[in-house]
Amino acid sequence: MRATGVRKAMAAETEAALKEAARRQFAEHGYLNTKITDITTAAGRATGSFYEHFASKEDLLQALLADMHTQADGQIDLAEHAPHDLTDPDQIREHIAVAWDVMRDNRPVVTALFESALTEGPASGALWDRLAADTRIFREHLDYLREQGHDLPGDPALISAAMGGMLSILAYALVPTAQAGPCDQVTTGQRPGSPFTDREVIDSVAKLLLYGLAGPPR
Amino acid sequence: MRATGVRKAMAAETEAALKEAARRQFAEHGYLNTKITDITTAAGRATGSFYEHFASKEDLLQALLADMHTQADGQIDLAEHAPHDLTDPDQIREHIAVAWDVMRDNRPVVTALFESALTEGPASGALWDRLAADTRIFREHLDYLREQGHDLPGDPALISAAMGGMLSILAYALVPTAQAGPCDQVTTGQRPGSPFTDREVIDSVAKLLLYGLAGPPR
DNA sequence: GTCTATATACAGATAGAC
DNA sequence: GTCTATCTGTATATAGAC
Repeated sequence: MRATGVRKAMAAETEAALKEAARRQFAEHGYLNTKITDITTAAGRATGSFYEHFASKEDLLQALLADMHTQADGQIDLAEHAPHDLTDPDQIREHIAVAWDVMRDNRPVVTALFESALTEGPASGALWDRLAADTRIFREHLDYLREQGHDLPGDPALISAAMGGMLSILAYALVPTAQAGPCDQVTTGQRPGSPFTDREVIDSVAKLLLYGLAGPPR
Repeated sequence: MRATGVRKAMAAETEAALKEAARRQFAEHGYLNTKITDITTAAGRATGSFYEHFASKEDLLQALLADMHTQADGQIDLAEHAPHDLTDPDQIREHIAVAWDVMRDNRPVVTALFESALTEGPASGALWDRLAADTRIFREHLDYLREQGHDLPGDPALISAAMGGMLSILAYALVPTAQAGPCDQVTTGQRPGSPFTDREVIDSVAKLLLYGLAGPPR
C-alpha cells in the first residue's frame, strides 16, 4: 500500500466516524435537532472537516440512505424469493417482519428521513412520495392480487401507502427498549422504552392487516 | 359598548387575523417552515404585534389546538351516542369518518402538530404521546371489545396507535385536491392533489381495518 | 395595541494555516 | 485532510416611539 493509500484510509476513517456519529446523534436527538457541530464533536473531529466529506446534513443523510440500501437489498431479495400472496398468513407476516427488521436495523436513518420529509411541508407531497417509494413492493403485490380478481379494500396505491405509513409511524413512535433480557433491572436514566417487543409489533400488525379487527373467519 | 370594548374588539380581531394567517401558512408551507414574520406579514400586521398575543409559535399552535378541541368535541360527542362496537361495519366506518373529517377540517393544525411532535426527536417519545392521546377513544373501544372476550390482533394500546397513526400519516401525506367538481379543468399552477376522494379514503381504511387484506368472510 | 428599528443568538458554511 | 478562527445569513425576541 502506497503512502497515498494510507491517507485515503485515514480519510475514509474520518468519513466513517462522521457517519457513525451522525447515526448516534440522529437516534438520540433527532435529525432536525442535531447540528453539524454535534456530529463533528461526537466524532472527535473539527467542524471544517465535515464539509470535506459532505456538502450538507441532507447530503450526509443521502449517503446513509445509500448505505442502508446496499445492506437492505440482501434481506429483501431473500424474502422476495417466496411467491407473492399477501393474503397468506405466513407470507404477510414475513413481509412485515422484513420491513420492520430493516427499519429497526437502520432506525437512525429511517427516523431521519421521516423528519426530513416533513421539512418541506404537507403541501409539497414529499411524504407521499416517500411512502410511495418505500412501499413499492407492497403495491406490486397488491396489484398482482387485484389482477387475480381478489377484492381489495381499496386502491393498491392507497392501501400500500396506508400499510407502510402505519409501519413507519410505529417505527418512529416506539422508542426502542432493552429487549426483555434477564437483567432489565438495570435501568438507564432515560425515558422508559415502549412496552412492546419487536415480535409483538410484527405479529399484531400482521394480524391487523390480514384480518382486521374482525379477526380471522371461524 | 365602552371605548375599551372597542379596543378589545380590535385586539381580538388582530389575534383572529394572526390565527387565520397562521393556518394558511401552516397548510401551505408547513409549520416548521413558516416564520413568525410570515404570519404577521400574511395577516397584515407588524412583527412586534405577534408577541402581544402569543409568546411563541408553539404557543400559537396550542391556541389553535384549543380552538379545534372546542369545535371537534361536538362532532365526536355526536358520534359517541352510538353504541361501541368497532367490529360493526357501520360503526367503524362512522368512527373513521368522524376522525377523518375532524382532521380535514383542521388540517393546518393537525399537520402542524405532527411536525411539532417530530421536533423533539424520536427518543423523546413525543409522537407516541400524541398518538396515545389522539386515539384514546379507539383504545377505550378496543379495551371494551377485549373485555367482551373478542380476540383482538394485539394489545389495544398498540392497535389503536397503529390505527390512528395510519390515519394521521395519510392526512399529512394526502395533499387535498379540488374535490371532483364539474369544472376541474381549471387547474391551479401547483402540484396535482391526491387522486383519492375523502370518501374513498374513509371507505378503504374502514374496510382495511375491519377485515384486513383477506376481506370479509364469505 | 401597534408600529419601526434593533439587539441577540446561533447554525451553516468558508478561509487560510499547518 | 484537518484544524482554528471567522464570516454570513437569518429567525427570534425586545425596545421604545406613537
